[in-house]
Amino acid sequence: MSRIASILIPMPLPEAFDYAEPEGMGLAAGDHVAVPLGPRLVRGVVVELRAAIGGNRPLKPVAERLDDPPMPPGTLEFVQWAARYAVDTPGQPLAIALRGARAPKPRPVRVAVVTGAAPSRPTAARSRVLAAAASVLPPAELARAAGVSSGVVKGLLADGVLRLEEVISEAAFGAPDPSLQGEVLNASQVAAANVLADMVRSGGFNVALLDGVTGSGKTEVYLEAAAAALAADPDAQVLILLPEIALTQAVIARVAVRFGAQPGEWHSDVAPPARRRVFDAVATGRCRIVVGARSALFLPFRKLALIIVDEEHDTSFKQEQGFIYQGRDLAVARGRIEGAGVILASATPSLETLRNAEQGRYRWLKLSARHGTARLPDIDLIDLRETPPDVGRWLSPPLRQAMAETWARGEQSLLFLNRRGYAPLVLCKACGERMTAPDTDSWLVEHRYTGRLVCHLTGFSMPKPSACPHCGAKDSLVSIGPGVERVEEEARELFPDARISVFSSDTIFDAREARRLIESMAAGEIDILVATQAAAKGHNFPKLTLVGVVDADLGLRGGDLRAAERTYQLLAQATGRAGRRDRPGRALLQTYAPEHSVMQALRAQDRDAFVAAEMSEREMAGLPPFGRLAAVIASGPDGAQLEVFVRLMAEAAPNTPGVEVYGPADAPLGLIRGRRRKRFLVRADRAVDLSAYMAAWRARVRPPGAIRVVIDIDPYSFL
DNA sequence: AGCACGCCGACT
DNA sequence: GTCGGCGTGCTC
Repeated sequence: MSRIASILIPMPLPEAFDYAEPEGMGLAAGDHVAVPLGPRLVRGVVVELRAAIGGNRPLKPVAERLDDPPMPPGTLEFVQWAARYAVDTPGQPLAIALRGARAPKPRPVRVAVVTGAAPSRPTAARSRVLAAAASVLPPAELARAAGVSSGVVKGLLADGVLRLEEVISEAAFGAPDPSLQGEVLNASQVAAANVLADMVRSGGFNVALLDGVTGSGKTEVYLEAAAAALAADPDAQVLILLPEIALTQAVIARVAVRFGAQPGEWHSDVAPPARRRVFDAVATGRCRIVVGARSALFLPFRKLALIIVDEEHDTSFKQEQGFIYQGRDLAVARGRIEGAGVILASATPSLETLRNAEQGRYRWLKLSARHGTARLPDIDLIDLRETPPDVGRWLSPPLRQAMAETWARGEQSLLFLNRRGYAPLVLCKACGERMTAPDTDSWLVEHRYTGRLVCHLTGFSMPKPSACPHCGAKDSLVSIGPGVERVEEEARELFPDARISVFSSDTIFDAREARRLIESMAAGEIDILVATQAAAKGHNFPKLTLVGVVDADLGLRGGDLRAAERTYQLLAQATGRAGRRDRPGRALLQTYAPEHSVMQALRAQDRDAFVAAEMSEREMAGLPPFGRLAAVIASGPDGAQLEVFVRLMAEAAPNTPGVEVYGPADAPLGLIRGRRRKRFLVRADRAVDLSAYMAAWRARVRPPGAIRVVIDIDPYSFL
């Protein structure tokens, strides 16, 4: 009986396509195959096989079965679940899941191996080479290791003492040893670690919130849970998700020490051959620990036992482009599918997670004390209405004085400003024109290091013009507002002898450079660090005793759903950098709204009060975590055509109890790259299947070719 | 995502 | 008169 193979293809196709299974191919769900699609062959994955019954239209046959390790059932189910959840085609998440399979295999390298033959003419140099050849190396490296010229190695090769062999370097994903001694834990850590270890050992899907102030040692605790998972089952795999690539190195190092084995590293900066190695090793089960960014969730784990989401509140877990998803939420979904434990760790958990913990859906483990002798910093508010900085300056007298005292004591200051560049806005004082990118509504940001005006949204940049492009006035362009570069400039004027550095994504391009700067800061080689949020998390600077937040109100403006929450989290993380060892730390927040609940909660270090206030506001409005949100963004080059379409779309919105549709409205950024943008916002009660609602709505309309409709479940950006 | 089909400007 | 621009539509 011939069979039909249903094949999922990593492209934005609406569904799996059916192909005929050639006689004797013996396909199974999860197999990687090549299938004809239109004029070419494409990769796909078998999702289902069923008996062919007569009367079907003729199907093209599967061309070939590829020898990649099959996609495990849990991974396949997760891919399909994620597509349904995000109201997108399954090909979209599948493309992410196949990123490793499509990467080229590492090239084989030639290495010199000892044949066992005796050298015809033994010399001192030759015996040094033979000693060094115990570790198998390429010829050039072998010569370097032995401290001889390459001629000596060449001679031994010619002599038949050494032989060249091609090997594919296997990554050293050795078996992790969970019995190695972990770090010494305090009582609070031990208690949490024991509960988590029990949870993991008992198996099955469970979620726990590991809730501890900055510096309370969450990493050590979750590594013990990982140890329990690895020890309980020799095939068990553990995934550690981090919000940012810059944080992976530190965690990888700690995993390597704790388990005596290198974990797999997975994020967009990993080179394709290395990525392929991790992918294959995860699929075969050889790699048992992965440290990575959100896309690591789509790796083909065979036996995933534990997922750890570190800094779970971090909004970087939300992917905003392409396949739109919230990594933390998908981590919980994958845990459910795999029957795995999930640990969400944070000092400032998201309201969604706190609500789940309060309701008893998640276990709630609190780490109270700061590790060692460190104490939380004292936090003071600087009321900028009372003690403003000088005109055109951004550091107020109290902050400047605190910086001077800190420097005099030989300690470090961190000035925190979540704004890249020199000035966020450039305008013409003659005509009032604001500089923007072509066909885009967002302001151009001035960067003095490069002398350019940059659009942070589209990537457009241009040299800063000497005359206003609008009215032609000469030397009329003025820089409005501060960015990190401008604060650095001010700090240099105030402290010309201090060692000052800037940490932002414009000054630090890769993980290596970031690590260098972090190490240099940790070693006390920097007096004043001016940083965006890139430096606000996860690092430990023993000599840092003063954190100055230049504009604590920044996140509160613009007023989206999570503005207050995000500001609280960011500032709590930033101020948590101060005084992590034996020195008391101090944090100063410059604000025009010291009476705001966020500022008051920060000053009093009263997270519970802030959370309670924010929760009750959200509950009254039916907003997350008490309700669900989805956004629709429709965009197109022709404003009138877009207007017609969104009106049609509004009429097509299904009428469902517990769902409210707001819009269409002009998006705050109404024009990007020449495309006009309109938004809908959908609010639904928690019990509503919002993904199903959005899918039904989308199915009722057919956008004309030039118009694109993007659905964003649980939106974080409201632009 | 590719890739082809299909209607409007500068070239041998 | 064509070569080719990328808008639009299809792929089991």
